[in-house]
Amino acid sequence: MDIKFRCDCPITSALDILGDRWILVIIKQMLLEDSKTFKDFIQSDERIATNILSTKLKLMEHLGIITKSQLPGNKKTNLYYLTETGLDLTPIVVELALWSGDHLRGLNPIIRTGSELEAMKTQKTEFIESLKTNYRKNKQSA
Amino acid sequence: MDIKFRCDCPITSALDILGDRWILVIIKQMLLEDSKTFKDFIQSDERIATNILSTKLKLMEHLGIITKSQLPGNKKTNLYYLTETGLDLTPIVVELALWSGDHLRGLNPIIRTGSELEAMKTQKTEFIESLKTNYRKNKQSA
DNA sequence: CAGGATCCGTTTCGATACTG
DNA sequence: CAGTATCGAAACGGATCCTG
Repeated sequence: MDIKFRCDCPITSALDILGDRWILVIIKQMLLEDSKTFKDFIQSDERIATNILSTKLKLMEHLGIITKSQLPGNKKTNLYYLTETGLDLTPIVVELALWSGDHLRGLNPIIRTGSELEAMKTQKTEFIESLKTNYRKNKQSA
Repeated sequence: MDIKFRCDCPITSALDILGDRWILVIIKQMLLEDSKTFKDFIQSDERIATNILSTKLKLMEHLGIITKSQLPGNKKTNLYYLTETGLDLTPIVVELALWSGDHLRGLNPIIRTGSELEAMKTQKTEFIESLKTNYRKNKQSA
C-alpha cells in the first residue's frame, strides 16, 4: 500500500488524513467508546460498512496511527489500538467534541454526560491527559 | 439546500462537517492565509477545483460557519468571512497544525515559520486568542 | 460466529471547458 | 472574477460470500 498526499506540506497532509470522516469516527470510537475490535466498530451506531472499515483500518495502521494485534490465545479476534501518534490526536477529538457541544446543540444527546463536557471545557489539559493515561492503561491490561 | 446528518449526535454531526477535507482546507486558508475571495482559494497551492469550492462555500454558508458579502462599490468580488461559530474552530486548526508538525515532519516546509509553531505549542491558548482577535480585526477593517 | 474480501449499483469527486 | 456544466474516475455502501 502506498499513500499519496497531495503536497509536501505537513498540515495539508494532515488534512488528507483527518479530513476523512471515517478515520475521525474510528479514532473517536477508540478514544471515547473503548472500541477495539472489528465488531465494536461495526456495532456502533455509526453504520460503517465492513469493506470501508477494513480499508480504513488498514490505512490507519499503515500511517502509524493504530496497531493491529491479537490476544495470545485467541486467533480470531483482532485488537486495534491507537499508537502514541494516534493518541496525540486526542486534543483534536476533544476540540471537536467541545465545538459540537457549543454549536450543534438541539441535536442531542450529547456525547457522554453534560457534566463531562463541562469538565472538558474547564479543565481541558487535564481532561486530555487523563483520557490518554486511561487509554494507555486499558491498552496494557488487555 | 437541506443538510442531512447521519444521526442526531452532535459530535457525529461535527464529523459530517469537519470530516471533509475541503471544508478543513478552506477554514485553514481563511484563518492562516487571509484567504477571503474565490480567487484566493483557487490560487492557493491546495488545487481545489472551482466546482468543489463553489459547493463547499455554499454548504459552509448554510451551516453558519462563513458569510458571503460584497464590498459596497464592487459587484463582482465576493468576500467570504468566518462567522464567530467558524472562528470557534480555531483550536481544531491549531491542534491539526501541531499534530502535523510533530508527526508529519520530513514532508516540510512547515506551515508558516518554525518559531511560530513553537509559539503555538508553548502558548497555545494565547496563540489561539490572538489568531481570533486578528481575524476579527481584519474582517472589520475590510 | 468474528473478520474481512468481493461484487456491483449509486453517489460524489475532480479536471477542464465554458458562461454571466 | 466568480462561478456553472459536463463527464470520466474514484469512493461509498449494502449485500453477500469466504475462511478459520
